[in-house]
Amino acid sequence: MANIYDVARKAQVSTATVSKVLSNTPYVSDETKKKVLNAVEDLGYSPSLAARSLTGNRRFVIGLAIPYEPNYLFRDPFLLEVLQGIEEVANERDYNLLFSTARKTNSQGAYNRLLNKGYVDGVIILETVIGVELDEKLEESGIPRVSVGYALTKKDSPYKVTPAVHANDYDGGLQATRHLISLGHRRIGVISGPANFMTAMEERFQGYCAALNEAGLKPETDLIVYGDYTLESGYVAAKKLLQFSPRPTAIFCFNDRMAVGAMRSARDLGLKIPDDLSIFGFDNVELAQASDPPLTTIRQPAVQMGQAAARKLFSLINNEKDTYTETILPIEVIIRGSTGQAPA
Amino acid sequence: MANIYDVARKAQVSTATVSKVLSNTPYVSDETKKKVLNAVEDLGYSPSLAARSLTGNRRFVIGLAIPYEPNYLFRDPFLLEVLQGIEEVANERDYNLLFSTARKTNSQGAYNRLLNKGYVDGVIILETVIGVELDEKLEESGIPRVSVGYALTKKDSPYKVTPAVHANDYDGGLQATRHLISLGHRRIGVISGPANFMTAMEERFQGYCAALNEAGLKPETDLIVYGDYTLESGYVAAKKLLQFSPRPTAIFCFNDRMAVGAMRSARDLGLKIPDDLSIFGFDNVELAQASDPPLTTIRQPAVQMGQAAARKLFSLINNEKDTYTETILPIEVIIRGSTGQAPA
DNA sequence: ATGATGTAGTTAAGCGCTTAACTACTCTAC
DNA sequence: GTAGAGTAGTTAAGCGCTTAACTACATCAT
Repeated sequence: MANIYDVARKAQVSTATVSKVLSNTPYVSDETKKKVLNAVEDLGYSPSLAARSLTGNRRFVIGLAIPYEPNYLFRDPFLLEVLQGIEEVANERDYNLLFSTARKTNSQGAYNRLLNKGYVDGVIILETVIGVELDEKLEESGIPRVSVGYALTKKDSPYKVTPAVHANDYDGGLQATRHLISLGHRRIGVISGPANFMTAMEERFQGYCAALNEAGLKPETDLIVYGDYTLESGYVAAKKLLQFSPRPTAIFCFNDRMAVGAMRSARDLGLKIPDDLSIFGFDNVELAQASDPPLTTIRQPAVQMGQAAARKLFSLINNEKDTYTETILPIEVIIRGSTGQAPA
Repeated sequence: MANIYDVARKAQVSTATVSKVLSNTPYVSDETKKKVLNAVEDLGYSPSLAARSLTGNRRFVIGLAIPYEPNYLFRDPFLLEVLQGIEEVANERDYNLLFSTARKTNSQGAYNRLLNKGYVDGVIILETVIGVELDEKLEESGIPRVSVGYALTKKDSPYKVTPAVHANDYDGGLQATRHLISLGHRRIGVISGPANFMTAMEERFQGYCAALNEAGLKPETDLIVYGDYTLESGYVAAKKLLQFSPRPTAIFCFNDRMAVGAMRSARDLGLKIPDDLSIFGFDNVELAQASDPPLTTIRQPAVQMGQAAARKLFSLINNEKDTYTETILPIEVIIRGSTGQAPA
């Protein structure tokens, strides 16, 4: 591998000049620039990341903290679209993405690398419970970070609020529930994700409650059940909901995978969708259009969320002013065939 | 951040000794070892990756070359499970994963980083067309690499064969087609992935042909159409297939997403599955169980493939003998509701 | 003519580690 | 008693870059 000395020799300049050309520092003549660039081209030179990191203050790597159990993550199409958005922006800026999944068996190793200054220039946290702890540590180390999800820092923490990017989950919950109510539904079950810190779930739930209130309805605890985002858990949760009598006439699931599970549950019980039961999802993943009937759902702009998070992180890294610490992206209601008029 | 000098000072030894302790080099007394380890603990020291890479010969990073168009990749659940397997093994060994998606607009930048010696210790190539070129470059640079898929190196190339890991696609094609034939199907359409170098597609197709031959049937070019792995493309491709008369009574799709698309196509034409038309998928992603009727498919051991690829790469990196350059993992036929007796 | 300013380039230190080469001591074996 | 081997530790060079500090001109207002 050619190094900077080879380039300098070939271009008949000093290594400092090469470095300057490559980093677009001013005060280099066009002629010299050309010489250097030619030498770079000829030698197929590309600077060593290691040396660069060692010297400078940039590492050209941003860390991805994925606290999800790997089983969830790697099967959740929504998260993947977020990743795609992040990747696009990082790629544009010649940054690399470092994966880190915190697994229970090895939560230190993987995360410590993110926390180790000199390893990454910033971190994007894919929201969840474990995130809080990581977030505080990042705050301590002064490593810029952005959370895709809600500001994680604990209430009453002395730290500033985490910069965050998320969809308008409250509005999603609100619109979805309003839609169901407008169709005449009065008993609307909810299948939420895990109950703990997941604020997205809370927000959706708040939206749900608000819509009920508008209609003079009250949330009933019996109608709120929990899954773990998987299709199977949706199946089980719906089974539970559909036992109650009077049966709910609609189920609002806080992600599409659980919604599809719920549809199967309904089918097993001989219920027709949407005639006997309406199902509303959340996320609008590919699964949603593929199901039968296609799923009514809330679209989160996943790719854009990833992009926004990455951009925000870069502006933090570059110390640009980032007035908004919280970016909220609009959702979109997508009505398909899984919701319909409430049965009489 | 504490560095190795801080640790050395605190432990009252030289930095060389610290380094030796940390890399488990022999000839360090237990007492010294303890002193060093304590100092490391106290200071929360963890070595700088950059410095390590610069000096030593290990980078603790393996590159992931993902030549897929990001739209495909980030929505392909199968590939993601492979990633999960890779991640597990890498994590065990304290390695980091570096993402690189070669996008058309920027195929150099991202890939050059993988090719740049001193950047990664090895590369896992997620099979596809563009892979061939990359593969040869890696061969030239002497960077160990493993392909998840088929040996990519061009025929007649002077290079050795690429170490590869893949499922037994031939057997998958064979078993699937045999199953359909045993149900009485004689006109069996195929929706394949893109036609070019994708050897997995070729292998599946060969298996398909072999099964036809066994039954005294011949592949008909009319019955072979191509999609691009997406649901939509499966929809379009099936529409094309179902125009022919006599209509095929079964369609074998080379991935599940296209199979689900095909199912929707059939539904739109008023065909009942499996009564009027049988659909066979490939991969067994979550979508397959979620569809209605659930999809008969071939399971590829995706996670295990990822693990196997990562292990193989590590054994190459460590110069362990790796007798098998090709690892073939068994597939499994999963019969669900989308296939049935051929109509009379 | 003089100093201030702007432009173009160089020199050399240093980032934090690893490792070859070295010192120094203690055993062992003959 | 001494060469040789084994053990425990140190010294210092060097990996490939960036950047502060510097030199050397050219330009220009005073």
